[in-house]
Amino acid sequence: MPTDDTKSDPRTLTTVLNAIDIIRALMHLNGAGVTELANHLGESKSTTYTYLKSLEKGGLVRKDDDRYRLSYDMLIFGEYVRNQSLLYTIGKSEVDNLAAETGQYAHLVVEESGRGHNLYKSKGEQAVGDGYQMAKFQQRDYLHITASGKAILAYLPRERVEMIIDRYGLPARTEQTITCKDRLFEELADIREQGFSHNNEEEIEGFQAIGAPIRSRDGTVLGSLSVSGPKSMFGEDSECQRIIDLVTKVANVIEVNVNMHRRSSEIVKDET
Amino acid sequence: MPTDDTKSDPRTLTTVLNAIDIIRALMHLNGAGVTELANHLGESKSTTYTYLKSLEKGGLVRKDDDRYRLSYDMLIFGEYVRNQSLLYTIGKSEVDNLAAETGQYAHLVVEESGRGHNLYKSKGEQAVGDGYQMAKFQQRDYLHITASGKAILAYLPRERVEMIIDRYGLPARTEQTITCKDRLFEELADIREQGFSHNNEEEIEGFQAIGAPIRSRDGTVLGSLSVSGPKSMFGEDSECQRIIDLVTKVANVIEVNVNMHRRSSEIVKDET
DNA sequence: TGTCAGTGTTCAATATATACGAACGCCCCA
DNA sequence: TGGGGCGTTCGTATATATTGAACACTGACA
Repeated sequence: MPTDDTKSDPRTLTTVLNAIDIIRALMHLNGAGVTELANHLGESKSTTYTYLKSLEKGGLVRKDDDRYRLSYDMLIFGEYVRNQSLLYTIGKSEVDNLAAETGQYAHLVVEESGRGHNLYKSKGEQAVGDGYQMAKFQQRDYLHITASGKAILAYLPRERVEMIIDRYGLPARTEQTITCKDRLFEELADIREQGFSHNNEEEIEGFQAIGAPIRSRDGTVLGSLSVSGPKSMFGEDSECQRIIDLVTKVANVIEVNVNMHRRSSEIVKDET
Repeated sequence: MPTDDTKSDPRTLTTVLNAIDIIRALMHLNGAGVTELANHLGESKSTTYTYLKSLEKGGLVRKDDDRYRLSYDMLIFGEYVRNQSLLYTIGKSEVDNLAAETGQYAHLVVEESGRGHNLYKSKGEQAVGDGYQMAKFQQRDYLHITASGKAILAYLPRERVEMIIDRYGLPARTEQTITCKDRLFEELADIREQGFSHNNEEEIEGFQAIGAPIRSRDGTVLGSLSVSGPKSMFGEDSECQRIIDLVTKVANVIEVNVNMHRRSSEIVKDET
């Protein structure tokens, strides 16, 4: 396998990066045969085969009839990571309540490497669509295009925001997406003043959202909460205000509980 | 790094298996520093460091302050695998209903490499404990110790059951766990006759469960459904019978819907 | 304030693992 | 019945991983 530029540092294990490429490709292709995968990655069939067999031996990949697929061990890792997050263990039921009270989708989001990861999503009774609609909300997304993302950006140090923009740019998803850096910084200042963020069809046409940050006692942003639904939901001022109040209230409840939990853990730690 | 026996096949990529070992270790140690991890795995610090940096570059691991941890990308893979499963996408809401109606825990399980994987769990109002209690139910478990596992074993070909027993044995979790092969096969025959399985404190002291298989039209077992709770729940015959009826009914609903969906997908496929 | 024991990180030399094409057997469809 | 697709195996050419020793840094403790 030729050494390519993204893997060029002689002090990284190319074999590990290749294996990860295969894992990601298996996800994007929804499972694949050896030949298909080899062509997709531009590698030889025999090499690809060796990787698949090794990943299978390691338990990350299974061969299901005619295709290699990611195994259920991936689910174990995923659940583990989720349960490691205080925001999730403490916030889950609150997010469910929020979805129930608003009838819409509620999302709990954390930042990692400059992008927003959906830690948990809950669907209210009146939320449009089911499996299909739910899939519209990516598991991971750019921070500038969602209400939850902007709520996080607003409380990150400016230099980190700059770095994130440098890395990913400000790609547009719809006509409304904020693609101008100055515009974004203005909005982040507004968010800090108001205490909540608003997504005005910047991610999906016809969809709006309200987000609020969840911060630790030292001011660091831990994540954010959001409610999203069809723009008609946010049209009437009274209803829109109700959602804003609910989102900020619930975000605050989670924030207080997380900080309480952290404080008590610290006390236990100090005593040992 | 010395070649050890489990990795001895010259045609498997040791680097890939080593990387997977590190991923698993990071989970079991709840994140780790370089030295701690190197000691745990019996490898040199520098080697371990190279792996961690490569995994970080690949996005599977993040360095969080002072420890290396699994990244949120793992959550992406996990959610992807879950959503690939028809049993989950179709069964989720049914499992929620079942948990609501019984007030207990409901689990949706699939088999992979001879073990049961929890595809989805739902917690009813009266279910004892919360985060802690929930954690009692592993993400993956041996098939002979749970109601859902036994429901699956009952409908696997006998030779596969034999292979699974040869591979993992019949380890005991409690006094009640079935550890005798003949005893197990008797019970599997009973399950086939009754159409449901019963876990009598074989996994956790004080906990019982009822399970039922979900099968495809050709008879293959796709997974299983179960409800579990404190033994007092299953003491009264009337209540126990109610749970049996509910579990078998809901398993059947999921079964019918999954098979309907599969049939219509096949038709679409044939038409192309 | 200085020392110590711990950490993560770098490097050059050594040891060993990975990559590939060509060939095989297999199955399905024409 | 043959051809084209697939997954799989193998020998060899070549690129890769492994290691201990050394360094910089941090925080604890005296």
